[in-house]
Amino acid sequence: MNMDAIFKVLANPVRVRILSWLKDPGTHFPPMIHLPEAEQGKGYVCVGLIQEKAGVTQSTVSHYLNLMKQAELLSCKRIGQWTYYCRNEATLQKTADYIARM
Amino acid sequence: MNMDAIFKVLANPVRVRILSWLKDPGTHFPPMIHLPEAEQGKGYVCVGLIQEKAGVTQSTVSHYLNLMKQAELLSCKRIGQWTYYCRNEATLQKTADYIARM
DNA sequence: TCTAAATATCGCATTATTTCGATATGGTCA
DNA sequence: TGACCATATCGAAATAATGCGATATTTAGA
Repeated sequence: MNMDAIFKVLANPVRVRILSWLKDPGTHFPPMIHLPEAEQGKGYVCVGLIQEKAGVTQSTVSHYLNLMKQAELLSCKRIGQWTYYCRNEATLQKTADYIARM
Repeated sequence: MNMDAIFKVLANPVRVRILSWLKDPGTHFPPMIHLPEAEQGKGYVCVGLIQEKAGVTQSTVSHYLNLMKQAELLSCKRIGQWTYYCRNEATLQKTADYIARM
């Protein structure tokens, strides 16, 4: 758990919004029609839809998602041409605990 | 509650360490001998001692403490020539809750 | 009122982050 | 294979954060 990297991710409001959208993809994104049945309902969202909603360029959102993955705030899975990201709830919970105890 | 400002504070490891020292000043700082009896045990620590331990210049630590106060992560009280800072536990708790729910 | 101590503020150089456009990579399907 | 789509990576310019030294402010005490 690299708390330094985690807090650096959170220091950017667009990244925080992405995290919060991924908390409940159903209300923030259309259905992931290319995602196989077995992966539905796990909170995965593809990069393109996140980019659209975030209002930044494709390269920027890709960079953000990578930072969030390095910090283990997100996990990802590549399926076909798409990369799907979802929250890593364990890291978020540990981060909350860290702040409460810190 | 300006979460953006709070996360920006936390994005710096020296500031995070200051916050954690102030969680338990007794084990990290000598007694505050100039602090009146009525304020003892409330977790107040003066700027000079925080500076020494943080290993940055006086102007830098003053700047940091001000950022943390603006973000309501710290409160302060001026007594004589000294400014004493202590944690604002309410903000820290709300921040932890925010991350857990976000 | 002068001096000294503690802290705050200012100005600035350095370094890091942000964010883009361009390009590369990897996967799909005709 | 070749064209195309989604995503990743690269390189660079703009902006923001870091952190210092110098200086100002505030308070205490002689």
